[in-house]
Amino acid sequence: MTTRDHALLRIAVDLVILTVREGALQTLVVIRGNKPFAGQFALPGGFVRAGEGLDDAAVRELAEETGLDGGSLHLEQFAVYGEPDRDPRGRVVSVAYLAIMPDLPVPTAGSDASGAAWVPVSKIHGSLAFDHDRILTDAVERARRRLELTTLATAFCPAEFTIGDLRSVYEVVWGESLDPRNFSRKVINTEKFIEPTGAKRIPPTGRPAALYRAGGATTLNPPIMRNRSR
Amino acid sequence: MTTRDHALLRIAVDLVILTVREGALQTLVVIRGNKPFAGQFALPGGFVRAGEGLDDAAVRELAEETGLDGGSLHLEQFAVYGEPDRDPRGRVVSVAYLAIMPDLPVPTAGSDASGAAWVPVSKIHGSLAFDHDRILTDAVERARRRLELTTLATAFCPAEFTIGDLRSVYEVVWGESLDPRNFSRKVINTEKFIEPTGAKRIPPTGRPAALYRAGGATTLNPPIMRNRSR
DNA sequence: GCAAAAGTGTTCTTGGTACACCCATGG
DNA sequence: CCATGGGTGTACCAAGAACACTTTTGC
Repeated sequence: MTTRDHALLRIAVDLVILTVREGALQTLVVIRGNKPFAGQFALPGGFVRAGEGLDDAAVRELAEETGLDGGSLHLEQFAVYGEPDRDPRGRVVSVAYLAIMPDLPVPTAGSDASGAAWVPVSKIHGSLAFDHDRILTDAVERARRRLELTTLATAFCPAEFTIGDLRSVYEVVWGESLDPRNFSRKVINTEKFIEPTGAKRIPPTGRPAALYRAGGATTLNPPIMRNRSR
Repeated sequence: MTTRDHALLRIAVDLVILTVREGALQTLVVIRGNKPFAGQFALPGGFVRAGEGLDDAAVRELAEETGLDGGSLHLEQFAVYGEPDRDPRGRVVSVAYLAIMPDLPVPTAGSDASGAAWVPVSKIHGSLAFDHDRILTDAVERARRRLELTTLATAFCPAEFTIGDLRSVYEVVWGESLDPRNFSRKVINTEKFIEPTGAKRIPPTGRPAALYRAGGATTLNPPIMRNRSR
C-alpha cells in the first residue's frame, strides 16, 4: 500500500480579514492581477514558503496586504480546503485564517495584487474567485459563533472603546439589534471582559460614555448567546 | 515577490477516533512499524493521494484502520498542523480529523501499521509520536465543546440506546456527573435530538428503559452546557 | 419485599428580557 | 429645556439545579 502516489503539492494561506466599517461587516478583498480569475475579486493570500510555518505565512501575508503587524491582532486558523480541483493551476491546499481588526485606514495595493479594498460581505457574496465564496461564508459563520463564547468582539474595536461601540459590533456581525441596557450589564458583569480606563468620550450629542479597554479574558463566562428562536 | 520558493510538500490526514469503552473515553492508536518513531504509538493516518480529496482520504484511512465505512459515522475536520519540523522525514502538513463511533469490536491490524488498539486518552497522554499528543488534546477539547452545542453524543451510541447511555457519554467525555432526572427532561424536550423507537431494554436490575434512536437534528437548541464554574 | 435504575413533580434560584426611568452633555 | 445617547432599577418569565417521590423490573 505504500505506493508512491502521494500528492506533492503546494500549500497556501487565505485570509478573511473582517472589520466593522460604516455600520456594516466588511472584508478585505484584492483584485487579482494574474492569470486565473484575473480582474476578479479574491481573498488575500499566497503560497507558504519553504521552511515557513502556516501561522507565520498568515502573519506575513497579512502584513503584505495591510501593512499591519499580524502579531498584534486576532488571527486564527479555521478551516482547510483541499478539493483536488479547487485551483485550476494544479493542486493547492489552502489553510484559511480569520483575522479581525478595528476600522483602520488600511488598504494598500498589495504585492501580487493590483489593488485591495474593503467591501461589505453582504455585497461581495457570490462573486469571489476560486472557492473563496464558501471560505468567506464559513469565516463569517465562525466569527458569529465566536462572539457568543469568546471576547472576539474586542478585536473589532480600537484600543479604547465604549460599550456602545462593542454592542454595535455584535449588532452588525449578528445582524440583529440588542437591548443597550441589558447589554451593558451583561458585559460589565462578565469578569475580565472589559476594564474601564477612567476616561470618557463626548459624543456629538448625548451623555458622555465611559471608555474601556479589553480585559484579560479570552472566553466569555457566561456566554452572550444569539437569540436562536427569532 | 513571486519568487519560486513555495514549499512543495506532502499532505497527510491524521485521525482521532474516539469512543466510550469500559466507562472511559478511548482513542484508537496504532503502533508504528516504520522508521520514524518505530514501535511507538501514533494516531492512525496516512498521506493523501494524488487527485484525492481530503475528506475522501480521511474516509479511506478510517476504513483501512478500522474496516468500517467512514461515510456512515461522524467524521469532521478540525485542525491543520503545519510546523516545518513536525515530521523528521521532511515537510508534511497534516489535516486532523475527529471521528466518533460507538463501542464496536473493531481494531484490526492496519495496512502500514503493525497493530491497532483502543487506549484511554487519560493513559496515552504524553507518549504519542510526532506532535500527536497535541492533536489528541485538541481533538478531545473539540469533542467536549461539540457535545454542548450539537447532537454529537448520539454518534458515540449504537443505533438504539437509552437516555442513560446518552448521559454516560456526556459524563465520561466531560468527566463530570450529571443529574439523571434533569438530563432526561432536557434531552426529551430538545426537538429532534432523539426519538423513541417504542422498544425497551431490560437491565440486569431495575426498571426497563425506553430505547431511542438519533433524531434528525444536528445542532442542539437549547444547548446543553457544561458546568463552567465547578 | 428489596435493590436498582427509570422517570415525574415540585421548589428554589438564577439569568434573561422588557421597559420605565434617571443622568449628562451640546445646542 | 430639548434631543440624544449612557446607564440603573425593577418586574416578570423561563430555564436550570436540587431533590423527594413514584414506577417497573429481577431476585
